[in-house]
Amino acid sequence: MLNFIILVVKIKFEILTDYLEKLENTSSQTAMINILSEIFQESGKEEIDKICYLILGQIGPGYEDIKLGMDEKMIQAAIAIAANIDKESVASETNNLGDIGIVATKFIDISKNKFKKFFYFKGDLSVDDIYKAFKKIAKVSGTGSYEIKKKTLASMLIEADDLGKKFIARLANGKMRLGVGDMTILYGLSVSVFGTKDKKDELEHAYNVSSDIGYVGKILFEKGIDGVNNINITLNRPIKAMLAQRISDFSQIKVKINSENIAAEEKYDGERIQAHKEGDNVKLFSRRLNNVTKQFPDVVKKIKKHINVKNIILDGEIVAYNFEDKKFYPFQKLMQRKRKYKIKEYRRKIPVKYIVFDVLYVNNESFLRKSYPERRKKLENILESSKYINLAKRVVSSNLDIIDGFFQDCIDRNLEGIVCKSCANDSYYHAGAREWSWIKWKKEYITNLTDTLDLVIVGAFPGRGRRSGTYGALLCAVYNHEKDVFETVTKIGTGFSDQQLEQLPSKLEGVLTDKKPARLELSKKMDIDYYLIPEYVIETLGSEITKSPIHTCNWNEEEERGMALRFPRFVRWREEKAPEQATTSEEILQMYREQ
DNA sequence: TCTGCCTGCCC
DNA sequence: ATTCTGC
DNA sequence: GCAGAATGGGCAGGCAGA
Repeated sequence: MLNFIILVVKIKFEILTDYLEKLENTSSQTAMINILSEIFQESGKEEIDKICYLILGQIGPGYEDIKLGMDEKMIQAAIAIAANIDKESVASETNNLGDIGIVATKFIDISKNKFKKFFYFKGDLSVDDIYKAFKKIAKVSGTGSYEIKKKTLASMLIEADDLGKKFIARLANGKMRLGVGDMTILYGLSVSVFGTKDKKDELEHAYNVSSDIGYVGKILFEKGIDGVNNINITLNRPIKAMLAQRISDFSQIKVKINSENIAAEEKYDGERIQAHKEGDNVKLFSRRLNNVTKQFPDVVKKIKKHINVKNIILDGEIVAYNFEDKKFYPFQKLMQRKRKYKIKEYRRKIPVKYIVFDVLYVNNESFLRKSYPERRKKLENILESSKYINLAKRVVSSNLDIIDGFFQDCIDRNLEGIVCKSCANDSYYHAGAREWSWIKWKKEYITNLTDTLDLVIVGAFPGRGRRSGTYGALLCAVYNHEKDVFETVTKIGTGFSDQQLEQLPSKLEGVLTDKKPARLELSKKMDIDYYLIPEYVIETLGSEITKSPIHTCNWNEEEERGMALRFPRFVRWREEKAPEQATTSEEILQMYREQ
């Protein structure tokens, strides 16, 4: 018998980072795909999976319960020990440069280094070394783990060259900022093996049902496209959820949706849950595919009881529900069930319903490529509606007035809105896709149903990435007429055009101040980078008012809660308004009571 | 043992 | 979650 | 229009340090 020594050539980390640098400096999608294709060819089947994860700033498939437990603050601490300087300098430079990777390269100078490496690498730093070190960071927990994570990262940062430092720090941050997402990777895989983008759809299907891009890459390299096409929906492995598109104007529904008949389902403000039942074994997965079974023993029980099919995959929403008043509880209440401890107690305190709206798999048969009406019909046959588990309520019509009536009714009953679904023959369940066969329509999209708020800018936060050098978000306040003070109600970081963002620093320069303005009421928990004298007013939009532990608007001492805006966004400047003409705390209180 | 900061994950 | 932008 | 990258409120839990 011969003994073969199998030499696995491990790719040097340097080679990967050269490619990453090229990707970062490329904006054309086609050019990026070609670069990715080169990387994949070089990596070969041994390391293709790791390379896919790393390019996306991940260290494994999303559904695996692997968390680094490390973010910007800890990365800064690691840079500080690797560079032998204080954390505060690293933090302030992160704010100035807006990129933790560049900060790492700038500060860490190996010749001046005094930090004794904690972790040694043999020979040239390889992709595998980096991958394993990050896995190690993810794995360690308990007392002293903070130190180990920090030192492991610091060791990597010291070992790598400048480019390496940049991407290691960004990897720890989970944001590579290359302009490459999972779809671009799929195109790259297709080009690397076939020379064309043609096989992307097949790869995407495999990805959407396996939820593991590294696995798809590996199968493609090992077994070819036939192997990829054999990847199918499997019980107990979560598949990517289908998402709904949005529109800005109700009449667009008819234009965008490709069917005469429209099914309008109630849209619930809860948690998207995919349920897998295999005999007596039930598993629940969140929208990001985390296993959340333990949080909802009540739902597991009801699924077992009311679904008389052996093997099945369902899609739906868990909502907190007050069975006495027959009303939905707010989302914030449901979130308290996102827990590891005191599950029994909270199961009583916060009862929930599982509202099912789709079926993806029944007894070894995939339902993904059956039409929505067919799937719904199957669901109606299978599910015996009961108190704790039911079908999503809906109307089906080709008449927009009827759909609108249903929507109004939903709004009156305090639901978020509706989801309109195509009833066409090809209205498949397109896992992972945000498609025009599902369209959401929420109350807040209707301008005259939602009040805009005029808020005073009282603070600012430095931007990251593409927002380097300008502000990333502004702290906004309402005016309390009675006390003549400004109370914070939200930060705003979206809705600005690039041009508006670019102009922010010069626009706000005149109101920058070192001290907290006297009339600003600030919570201890709010850490402001730049104080601004209350002067500028902006028009903003949000979906609702929530109770807030960090904002001081209508602060209640006993509850230790103020009020805040959910889903806030910038609309426009209100130059003509004085800060005292801004929306008042009183008005916010009124809005809170009315919703 | 308690508190506050940080992180991950829901929306 | 929402929003903007280059391709 | 897609795909990617900015950003929000707020919940529980993990860990360090007082």
